Amino acid sequence: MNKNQALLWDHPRFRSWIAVARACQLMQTVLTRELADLDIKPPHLDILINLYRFEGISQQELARKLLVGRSNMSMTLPQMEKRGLIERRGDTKDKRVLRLFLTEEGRAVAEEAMAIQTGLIERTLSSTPIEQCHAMAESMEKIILALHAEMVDETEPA
Amino acid sequence: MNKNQALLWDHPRFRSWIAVARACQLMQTVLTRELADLDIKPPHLDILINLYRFEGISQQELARKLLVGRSNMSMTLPQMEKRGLIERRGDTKDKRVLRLFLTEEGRAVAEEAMAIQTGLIERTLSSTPIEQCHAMAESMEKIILALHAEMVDETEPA
DNA sequence: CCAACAATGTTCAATATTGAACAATAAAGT
DNA sequence: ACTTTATTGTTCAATATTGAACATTGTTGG
Repeated sequence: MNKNQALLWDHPRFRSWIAVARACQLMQTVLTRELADLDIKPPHLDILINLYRFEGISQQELARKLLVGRSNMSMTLPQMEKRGLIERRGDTKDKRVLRLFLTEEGRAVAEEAMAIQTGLIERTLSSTPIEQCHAMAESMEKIILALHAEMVDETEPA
Repeated sequence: MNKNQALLWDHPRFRSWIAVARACQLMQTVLTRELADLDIKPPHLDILINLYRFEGISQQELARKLLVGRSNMSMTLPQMEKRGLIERRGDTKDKRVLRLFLTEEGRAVAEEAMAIQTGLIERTLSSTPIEQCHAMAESMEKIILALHAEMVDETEPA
């Protein structure tokens, strides 16, 4: 059954993607360590970045942006609220939705954490020329579109 | 405090990496769905692939390759053994290590799962030319090296 | 207006992942 | 030989993540 094995490792796109996945996983690991000083983890940073950028976003929208379930937000956000990083205010028009905001401290932590992440990325991508970075990003955008197409395929195969 | 925000989103490498991370996360999500038919998840596939390629590997080595803790393997592998996908045999020379092998069924499941993953990757990367894939992989390898350097930096700052 | 449906957030049980402490075995230093 | 140190795997408690079931609120169609 070496036929299959040969088929697998010969696929250049497969090998390429494995490298991408590996780099992502490593980046996550290292980022986790560097964020430990601020006592937050990558998921928290993702939330902080989104609240920094999209003030007053709802839990639902945030979950969609982060590609996680609503229940995840229901578990995580109250913790961050208790830690004084964020604030949740009920929408006046729609009593179902909770709108999310950074506190003063949350904004400060967000800025420190973003500086750490940016620094890490700058350091580790420094050997990759800017044009290559742009080409990569362009490819990734196409891949993201293709994956979204896959997702609706799965949901509605009719 | 928009200065920091501008600094952040102006960094082209930062934006590029965000796209990479997002694509990876989406790929993981879609792969999880497609593997559901075989009743396995991406972590199991990673294990199967490595046992397929490196027969008789130890738990320690496997954990290192997968970038997870040893305890993770101690929790996951017995499950897969009970499901009849893998087998663990004690090393005769060194009584501490357990060597890992695929069973017949494990090999079959591995091949099906790899076919699914390869298909997904082929489909979603089809719009990216082979040369660009190779260039990407090359960049990722450099990034992986840089990240390994970061990790030892953290561990031994002396 | 009212009934059916949709959207938002919460809860809960199941599963995953991690790091620290531990037991058994091996290797090294004396 | 023997004490110390390192390596391998396990256990356990803490934390994260998910999907399904649910309650509340909003929207739509009669």
